[in-house]
Amino acid sequence: MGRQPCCDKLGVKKGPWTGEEDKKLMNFILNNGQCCWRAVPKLAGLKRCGKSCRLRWTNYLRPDLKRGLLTESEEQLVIDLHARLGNRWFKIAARLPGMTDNEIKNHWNTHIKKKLLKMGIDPVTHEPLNKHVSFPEENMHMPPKAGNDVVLNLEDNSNSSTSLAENSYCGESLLLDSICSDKSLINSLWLDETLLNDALWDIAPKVDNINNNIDMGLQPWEDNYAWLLDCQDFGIHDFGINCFTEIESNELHLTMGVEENGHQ
DNA sequence: AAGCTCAGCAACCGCCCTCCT
DNA sequence: AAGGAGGGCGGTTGCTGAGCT
Repeated sequence: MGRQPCCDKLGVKKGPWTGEEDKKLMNFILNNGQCCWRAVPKLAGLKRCGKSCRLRWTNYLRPDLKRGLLTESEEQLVIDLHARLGNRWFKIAARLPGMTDNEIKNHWNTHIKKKLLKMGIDPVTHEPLNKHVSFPEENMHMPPKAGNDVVLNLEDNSNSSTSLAENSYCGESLLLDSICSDKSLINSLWLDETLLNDALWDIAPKVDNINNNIDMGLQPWEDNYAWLLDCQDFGIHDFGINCFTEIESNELHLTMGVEENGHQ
């Protein structure tokens, strides 16, 4: 017997999300947290499939997303991780705070893939397409191919961060430098552990945003929808990551407190 | 100005994995 | 142990806008 569809196909809306739908979904998630996705559309008053809601939330509405193009160093990191992890976009995305797997996947297919092909590198194997091809000097900062030092070192847990630092082909890369200086992040890279995004957010400097928000006289979420949408356009880092997680957890605590009190 | 082509990206589809009964 | 349900992930599609003829 085949599986049931994830949602009732009848009456389920498809296609681009409207602002109204986004608002409903954001309101619901921020007030109730991420619970059973199957139930979300009903509870949030949306004529959407639960899966579609989850996708919309994780790829677009999540307030901790950093939107915009990848920097040179981030792109380099993606190439590196892809050489090691393959098309495991979720795992790659886990190493790039604020990026989604979909975003990285799209960027890979539209930009990086072409870039590598242009440079004579097979984007799948990371091997030269033609072994005799000589690389122009401008591409000398590209990562060694699979099997070369850096990739081997990536597999070698014992060499730890110093290997990467010593073999860094991307000296000007501030991102890599900052990552290399972070032990927990480096360990996760070596050990192929999927870091929870939440853990990554903790790396960012703490900001006392709840208090700041109050001090700044900011309105509750319901009254600040436009402001939050603006954050998506400018990038979360422009505002300080933790303000959102704290707002969210605060909301959750309030909600849970209400529920717990209700159950007592 | 209109039509065509192509790149970029949001969203969907379907398989797979995990958890629960 | 087996099967169902739900969620996660990667591949693919299709829409949109920019650039070109």
